[in-house]
Formats: sequence, C-alpha cells, structure tokens
Amino acid sequence: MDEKNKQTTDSDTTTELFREHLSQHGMRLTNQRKAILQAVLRQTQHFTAEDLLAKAKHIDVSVSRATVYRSLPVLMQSKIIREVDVGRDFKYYAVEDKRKSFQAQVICRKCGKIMEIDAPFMDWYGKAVAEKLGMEAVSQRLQVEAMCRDPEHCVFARK
Amino acid sequence: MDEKNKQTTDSDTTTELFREHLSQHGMRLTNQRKAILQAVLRQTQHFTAEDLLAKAKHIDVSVSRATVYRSLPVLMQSKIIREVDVGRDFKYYAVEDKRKSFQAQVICRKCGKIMEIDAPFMDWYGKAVAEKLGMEAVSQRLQVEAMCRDPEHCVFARK
DNA sequence: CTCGATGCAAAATTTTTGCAGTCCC
DNA sequence: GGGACTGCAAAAATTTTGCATCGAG
Repeated sequence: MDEKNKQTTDSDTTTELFREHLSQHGMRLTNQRKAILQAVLRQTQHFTAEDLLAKAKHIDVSVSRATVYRSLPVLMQSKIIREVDVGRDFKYYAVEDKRKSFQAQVICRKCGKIMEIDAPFMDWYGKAVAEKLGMEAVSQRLQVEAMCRDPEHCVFARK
Repeated sequence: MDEKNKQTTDSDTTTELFREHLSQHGMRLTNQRKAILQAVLRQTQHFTAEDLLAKAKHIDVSVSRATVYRSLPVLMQSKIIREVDVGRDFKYYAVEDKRKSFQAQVICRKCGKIMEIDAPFMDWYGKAVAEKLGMEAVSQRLQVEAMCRDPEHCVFARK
C-alpha cells in the first residue's frame, strides 16, 4: 500500500467516524459539513476558525462562517479535532492524532508558529497537581512561549 | 510589626515600583492610575478587566474602561500583575508574588474557580521542552482543568 | 505650558444567535 | 414532509482606538 492509498484510508476512517457521530445524535451529513470535514482533513498544522472557513469555501462556496462555527463543537465531540489554546485572542484547532500522547505546545514568540511536542510525563504530573487539591484532573496543557536562539535567523515562516 | 503594618509596607513597595516604572518611561502618575493601582492591591484572587474597572470606579468614579484597559499592559510591564490565561474568552490577571515560583493553574470545571499551586519542577521541564526544539523558553504555564471529586458538594463558590 | 493621559463613543475582533427559508433522511 | 440545517445579518462580548479635552510635572 503506497502513501497515497494510506492517506485515503485514514481520511475514510475519519469520515466514517464523523458520519457515525452525526447519525448517533440525530444530526445530518450535509454538503456543508462534508466540505468542512474535507477542509479539516487537508489541514497540516494548527488552524483557526477563519482558516477553516477559507478552505471550506474553497471546496464549497456555500459554506458560511456561522456553519463553520457551528461545526467546530461537533467536530470536537466527534474527536476529529481538538481545541488548542495558545493564549491569543482567538482559538486554534488541531486534527486529533490518536497515536500521540500528551502534547506540550511551544509557541515561537517571533514568528508565532505553534509546535507540539510529546511530553508524556505531563499527563501524570497534571493529575498529581490536581490531586494535591483534592480534585480530579480532566484535561491539562503545558504551554511554553519561546524564541529561536538567534532571532535574526528564526527558521520558521513568519505568520 | 503586626499584620496591618506589614500589609501597608508591601503596598508601599508596590506603589514605589509603579511610580518608578512610570517616571522611567516618561509616564505620569495620574489619579486614575492611582485608583487602579489601589484596586489591584485590594484583589485577593484572580480578576478580569471588568472586575478591576468596578473596583477602581469604587475608589474614583472618574476611572473609565478605556483607562483600565490601557493600564493593564503598564501594570504588567511594571511586574505588578501578570496575565493568567485560563482558556476562556476573556483574560484574567493576578497580582505578582515574587515569593512564589512557577505556578500551575487548576481550574474547577464546575464552579470556575481558579487555583494556583507551586510547581517548581515545571520551570525546568518547560525549559527542557523548548530546548528539545532548539529554542529558548521565555515563559510557560501548566493548566489543569479539574473537577471536585463529588461535583454535588463542590466546595468552591459558584462563579 | 507642554505633551502625556483621559473619557467617550465608535470601531475592531472573534464568536453567537434569531429567523425565514432550505434540504436531508 | 418534518425537523435539522443553513445563510445572513444583527447581536454579543471583550478589547482597542480616534479625538477633543484635561491635567501632571
């Protein structure tokens, strides 16, 4: 099986996941939702609602901003995307990847690029911190704001 | 020295810090800024811009929303407050406490209360994570969303 | 006096919502 | 065909900004 077919298979699995979630909740697979899902699957990195709107409109012009905003929670409930809070004024989203464990977010202060890196230890640590307060951890995130050592030669594309 | 006098001293130190920062940057210590600083010093827990506006207006009615918003960055630059991002739609702020090291934030999902707890280990860990990407950590935060074990008896006041 | 600071209200930004019409199952 | 879904535009919610005026140093 070559790369291309493997991609297609992953994509199909996600589509099935979405279809499943929708029907199990009495929701319908509309053309707009199809377009939005396709747009999500084409994302290679973090994206905003506005990014998604642009890509989805490219697939189906009839997709509106309101529908994108109404679809984001559905996509999250379907475990297809997750919200990534990076402390800015708007929200970022990322495609879920079940192969990965806890992800720490590193944000380059210069170019704004968001990177995620495995930090499996954090999963335990966050739980322990909550425990100390007699609470049960639900979710946790580690955000690191950082700079390339030599800002003049920041390797990441400017946002 | 009793508690009351100690408080006064802390407060004076902060006021001096603010005065210093202002004059060093050609900024003026206006009545509005005085009121806002006093309001900040009376905060016992995390607060929003709107909270601060309400408290400051209580001290000096002439304080406007715009001035509060314009003061927040100045207070941060003066290292009197810091921004606490808890993944909501608005920003929280907290009074800086130099005696404390790295603080992890634990947010009760039920009542919305924000707690902070020392997590000195994180300081090192975040730096290591950035290092792994060849970057230099500037700041970092650990956020844990949690729930009281028995949600029916959540001990924290509802927001 | 001078230039930084202020209040006000309008604007900007991101996200949500009411409504009348549309289309999936 | 009925109820879920949609686009649109208006509304919300939070923060920023332009401008005429005020006031600290």
